[in-house]
Amino acid sequence: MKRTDTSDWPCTIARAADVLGDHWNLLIIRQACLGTRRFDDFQTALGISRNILTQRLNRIVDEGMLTRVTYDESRQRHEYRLTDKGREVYPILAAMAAWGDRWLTGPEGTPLILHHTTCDHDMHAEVVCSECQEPLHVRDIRATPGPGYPSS
Amino acid sequence: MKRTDTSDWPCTIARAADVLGDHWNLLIIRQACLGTRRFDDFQTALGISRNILTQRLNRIVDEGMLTRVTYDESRQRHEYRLTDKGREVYPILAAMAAWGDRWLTGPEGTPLILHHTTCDHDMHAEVVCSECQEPLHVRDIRATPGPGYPSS
DNA sequence: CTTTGGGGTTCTATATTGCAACTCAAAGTC
DNA sequence: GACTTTGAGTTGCAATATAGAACCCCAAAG
Repeated sequence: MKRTDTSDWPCTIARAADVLGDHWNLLIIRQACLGTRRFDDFQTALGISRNILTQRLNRIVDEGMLTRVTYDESRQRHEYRLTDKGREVYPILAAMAAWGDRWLTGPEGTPLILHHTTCDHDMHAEVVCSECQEPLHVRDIRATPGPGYPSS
Repeated sequence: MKRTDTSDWPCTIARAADVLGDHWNLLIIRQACLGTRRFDDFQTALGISRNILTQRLNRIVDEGMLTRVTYDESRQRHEYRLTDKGREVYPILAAMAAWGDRWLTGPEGTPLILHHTTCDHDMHAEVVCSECQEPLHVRDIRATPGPGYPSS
């Protein structure tokens, strides 16, 4: 059966999950963030099969997170570049990486160290409140319906 | 074919994606963060079919993000409660919600307003550098192999 | 003694995955 | 000029996952 479509639920997590709640989409965007731009490079870096990669890239382009830029007119060759929408997925990935480092690594430690060039420190991502800059915890959050909540 | 297993890739995003890169897992954890604890409540809140819910709950329990707590000995009834590992997924969800609010809502605005009780403000999540507290952007990050990177 | 609630399992028809092999066209190589 | 590469996909097909019902077990309530 077709996967349930949650893209129109009154919850932005559900909406985001519709597109980011996929294994490959997430990894393709991660790869794009690392600078990969071409079909074959994605394919070899991720070991994804070519038809699935085609599907996923099309989906991600449709969603506006990547754009297809032709770099060789005569041969119909194109690159996939991150859009702003795609680039802003990075913080989510960084938060996932931080969580993964904390909960999914063995005693050997992080496989990847992230370095923040602007402050010149090794770092990890932290999710904070936009107002008070304090780290976020579930129990301090209260959710209430907003303007976009369906009235029905 | 079986979904490619990325849980042992030298990349914590890939590892996290293995478990969080699923539609339902994400939504089940979101629901648990909102206080849902019982099978039927998950089922009606998410409209997920029962067998899929069973599978997913078992997986999430196996991963240690939820625990099964018996609340009625005689009838074998249990609740699903977040563990610390599960609770700490929330920041990722919050980051997704913030991204979703920015890129996936129409003119009608957010469906859900989040209120931070500790500072008493409506807020959204922000992902920052653990060292300098500045918002994160892809282009300021450089990744290098760490101690847990496979030597082979 | 039938109903209801909770928590699953089983069955079945579609859908989605993944692999491998194939295409097609331009470019490089001998 | 013929032969191989490279890039970017398609196509075919088998294995697996998904959704939705229907079914099961058991205890307490009516």
